[in-house]
Amino acid sequence: MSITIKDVSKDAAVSIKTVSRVINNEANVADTTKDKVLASVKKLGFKPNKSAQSLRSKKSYMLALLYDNPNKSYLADVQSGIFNACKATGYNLVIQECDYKSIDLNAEIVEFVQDFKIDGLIITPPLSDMESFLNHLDDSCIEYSVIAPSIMNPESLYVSSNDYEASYALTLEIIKYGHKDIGFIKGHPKHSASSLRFNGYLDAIKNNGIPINDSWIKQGNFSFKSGFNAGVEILHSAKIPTAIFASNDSMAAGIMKSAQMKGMQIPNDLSLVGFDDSPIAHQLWPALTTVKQPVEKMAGHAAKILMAKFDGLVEKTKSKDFKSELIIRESLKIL
Amino acid sequence: MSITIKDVSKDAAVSIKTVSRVINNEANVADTTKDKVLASVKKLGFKPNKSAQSLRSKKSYMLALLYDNPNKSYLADVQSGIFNACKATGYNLVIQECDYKSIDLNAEIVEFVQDFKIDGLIITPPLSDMESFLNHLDDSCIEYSVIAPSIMNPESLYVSSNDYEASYALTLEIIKYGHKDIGFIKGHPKHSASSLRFNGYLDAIKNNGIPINDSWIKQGNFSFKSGFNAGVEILHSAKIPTAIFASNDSMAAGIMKSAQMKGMQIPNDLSLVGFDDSPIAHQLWPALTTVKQPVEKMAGHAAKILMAKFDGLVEKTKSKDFKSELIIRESLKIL
DNA sequence: TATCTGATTGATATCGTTGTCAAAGAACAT
DNA sequence: ATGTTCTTTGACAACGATATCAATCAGATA
Repeated sequence: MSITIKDVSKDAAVSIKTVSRVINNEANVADTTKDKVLASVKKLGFKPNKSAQSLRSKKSYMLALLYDNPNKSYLADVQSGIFNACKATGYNLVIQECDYKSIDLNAEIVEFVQDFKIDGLIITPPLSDMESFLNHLDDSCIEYSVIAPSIMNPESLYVSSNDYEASYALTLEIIKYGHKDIGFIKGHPKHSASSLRFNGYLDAIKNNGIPINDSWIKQGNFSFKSGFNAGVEILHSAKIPTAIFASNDSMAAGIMKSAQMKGMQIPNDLSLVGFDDSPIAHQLWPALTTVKQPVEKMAGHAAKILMAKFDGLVEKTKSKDFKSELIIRESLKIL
Repeated sequence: MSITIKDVSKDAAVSIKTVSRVINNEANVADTTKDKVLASVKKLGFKPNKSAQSLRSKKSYMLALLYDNPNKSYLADVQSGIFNACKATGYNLVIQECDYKSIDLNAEIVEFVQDFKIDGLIITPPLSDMESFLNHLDDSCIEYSVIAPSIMNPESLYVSSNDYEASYALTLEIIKYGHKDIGFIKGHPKHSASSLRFNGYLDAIKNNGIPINDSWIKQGNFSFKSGFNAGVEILHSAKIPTAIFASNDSMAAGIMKSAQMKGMQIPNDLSLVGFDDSPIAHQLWPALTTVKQPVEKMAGHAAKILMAKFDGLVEKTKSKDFKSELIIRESLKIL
């Protein structure tokens, strides 16, 4: 019914092993033989049977995306980026949700990888920041590629963005707009992006001789709710800032809601900026000034370097740092 | 290295075929034998090799989710529902984005299914509404399960929700709040949910003797932008309604933004309701009155009935209609 | 007792690839 | 001519499951 390597070998008048060599691009096949085989492959429309390949070669041609991040928009972008990269190479993508707080995380993931014979993992924050977890993967000889790791080990595969620089630049922009009283909502404590963004803010503030007001700096966790709560706290304090920098757009949206519920007008009574350029950033009124990260591209690259490693091509496509882009919208006002 | 069926057969002192029978729950295995085998399976921690199973049995143990719907939140919910259902049975989920407008859609999908030996498809709107596409799948002997189909063929596998009734009920609620001038933004013309929701609105209006004003009824496509544009149009007309019912929350958010940009206050100057209970519905101020659909559960059930069919269990888990729930929030005001 | 029937079991072929290893052929040095 | 080395090729085993079909074993029937 389906065309097999045997049919091709018959058509090309060579052995099945030679066909196998050709489709796997192995060395030491005469050019004339190779051409003959490729012609037959094309003529018959042969496509290797994945199950047979993976049974024999112990490779599954499957990548898994590991995540513990309920931000749907981020996840969808990551997924879409990986998906497109996989399409080109014939790999499949499996999604695996997991709990970074689980005590058995290490064992669970190793079991998952072994059960499904996953070829490699793509790891997103906050898992990407858990050094002991990554070490355990190394020990278990599991291949992986990390998105936004806290430690950029040149030996390992990763993609990152310039969170610190972008945050510094955005803070500078706020200052340029005339603000001196600038609050900050930190992100999830386990995400390395959180501290990078916070440090970018801190340094920009300090370098411009602005004193730091601790009561305007709140801990959030990237969720809308945490932003909302932080907003309520800050806006009920004796003196409120003229601008607030939230570590992501969801939290900025939360602050905006808390301000509007208090009858405050954004940006007249309070300027607001976010980070990530999530869909909500431009769906709000006023729309959020924010930083756009090429999340989809980053994720695609993470998948590419991982697959390249399987084929021993690491040298060609290496880990890479991606640049973010400042997006100025209405939520930030000149004071 | 890994435990195989052979190891189990040795340990249990039976043939490999008997082990195979036990793990596949085949009939005609003596209870004592079965227990013996199961004990060995447990003791050795045996897990069947998927590649070998699929090579021999021609099944891939993979479902594919077909979608052409850029609404990330909906997609994430669907995915998560299917994912959980798959987890329980050991199936894998593959995501396949496609273009419902593509001329070659039929051929592309059949090829995809055959290439990857996908066992079955889960089909979301608007693909679920394309009768010719579904017929083509039938002709090609491809198994599938449909989420929210326009035609509920009792022969086929599907899950649906009570869009019409929920829309009728929501419209009734608006009327109960004292509104008579009620605009409506239609959804994507190719989604059957669009006409169901529209008809629910229309019938509720008619049954309450309220005249219909065509200039308050606009065509949208479920996107934020289409809602925004519709809002701009309606709110610039000579007479504006006191309430607008948008067929989903994204469009309602678009309308809200257009109103706020005009300096209008929601709900004082305009009441607004949406549909779906997307995250944005409660992240806005005022939060949207809307209808919550159990999307995740629906998707999970779609996966379950599909997998059940492979095992010849269709009778037990049938197609099902899910109920939605009205969620009253601040965006709807008593007139 | 002999035969039949249905349930239970196992030996072996098979799925479609890749891996092993040896053989054949080409090229070159002795 | 012979040996050596390297390239190219193919026969056959192997991966780990399921499928086929015949053998065995009870219990029932004649």
